[in-house]
Amino acid sequence: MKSIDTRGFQQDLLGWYHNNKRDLPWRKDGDPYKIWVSEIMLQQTRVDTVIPYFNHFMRLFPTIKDLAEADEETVLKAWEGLGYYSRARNLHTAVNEVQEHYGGVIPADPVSIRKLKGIGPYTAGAISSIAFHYPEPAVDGNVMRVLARIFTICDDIAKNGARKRFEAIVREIIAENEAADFNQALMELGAMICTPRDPDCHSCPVAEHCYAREEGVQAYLPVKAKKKPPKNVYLDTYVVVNAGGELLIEQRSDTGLLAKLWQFPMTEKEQEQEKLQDEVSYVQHVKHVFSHLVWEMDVYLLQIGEEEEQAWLEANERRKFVHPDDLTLYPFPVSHQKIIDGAIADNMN
DNA sequence: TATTCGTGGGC
DNA sequence: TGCCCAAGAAT
Repeated sequence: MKSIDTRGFQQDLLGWYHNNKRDLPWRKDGDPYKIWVSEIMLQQTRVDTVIPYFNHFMRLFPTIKDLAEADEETVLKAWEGLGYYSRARNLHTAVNEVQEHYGGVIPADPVSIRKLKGIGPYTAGAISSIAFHYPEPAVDGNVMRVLARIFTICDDIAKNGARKRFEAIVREIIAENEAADFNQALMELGAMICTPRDPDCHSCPVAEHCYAREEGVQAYLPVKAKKKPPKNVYLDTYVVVNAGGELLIEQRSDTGLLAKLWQFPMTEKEQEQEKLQDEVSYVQHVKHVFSHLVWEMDVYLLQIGEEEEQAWLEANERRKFVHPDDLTLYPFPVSHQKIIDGAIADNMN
């Protein structure tokens, strides 16, 4: 391990952060609840994407108590479009844990924080340091990238065990009395200056401490293995309309992909097939790309009579007919938004 | 340890 | 366009 001037590094980093930190809604006060919510939303999600969701979320659920007492479906609706929906369900579970076990007050120690649902090593460190000023590491992708360059570390940061080495480094170089700013400064630097592609070394406040810069290898760090390509899934999707003009929707499984969100009935097919013909009219093809799979959806419109309603409902306990205007009450995945738009447009005819 | 969890933006 | 990426956690 190469060594740096730790005190000089801290001063240069903290000085830059003081003058350049972004004015973000969760930085306006030190409310641990706001910091918690923001950290969950920010997992694998950009700041610009999170800001409107955070502001809306705080109007709906201003306090832990408000969030704990809300229906899970209401929380999921507030999360609609943000992705990784288990974050919303786990956060809802965790705030109820705080209500029951901690009298509604977020525990201040890192060990207790880490035990809450949906809070892993990074988020525990982030809340502990930012909200409660413990000198704990908060190692995310930014921090691994920055430190890989500062110390020319060639470990594959895509590997699961990589984080621990960086946590050990942070424990050595963290500004003990300014842990909140130090951790945020490392992340801010990674987001604004020490970016994945084309890092702006000329503007970097800690360039003189950076071995990658000195050796001219910043473009080759960090090392990160490529992930395998997504798998294709072929689906028939049915917009079923009854005699009353209502649409058939169903709630997805309590676990797995898009858990507990709503959708139009879908059936998976072995592979890409000929379009269906009788009884149904083909509407559109919708392609939706997830992290690890791709949905190829053939969407069909199906008008049914009263006698057919029961059969469609009995095929799945989690189905119901709803008026088109009421679709906005349910959390749908983004993959279904354009189907909804089309379905409502069709219903106007 | 590797895979499963979304989505939108940038080039 | 296709690919990479973003303040990760759960399994």
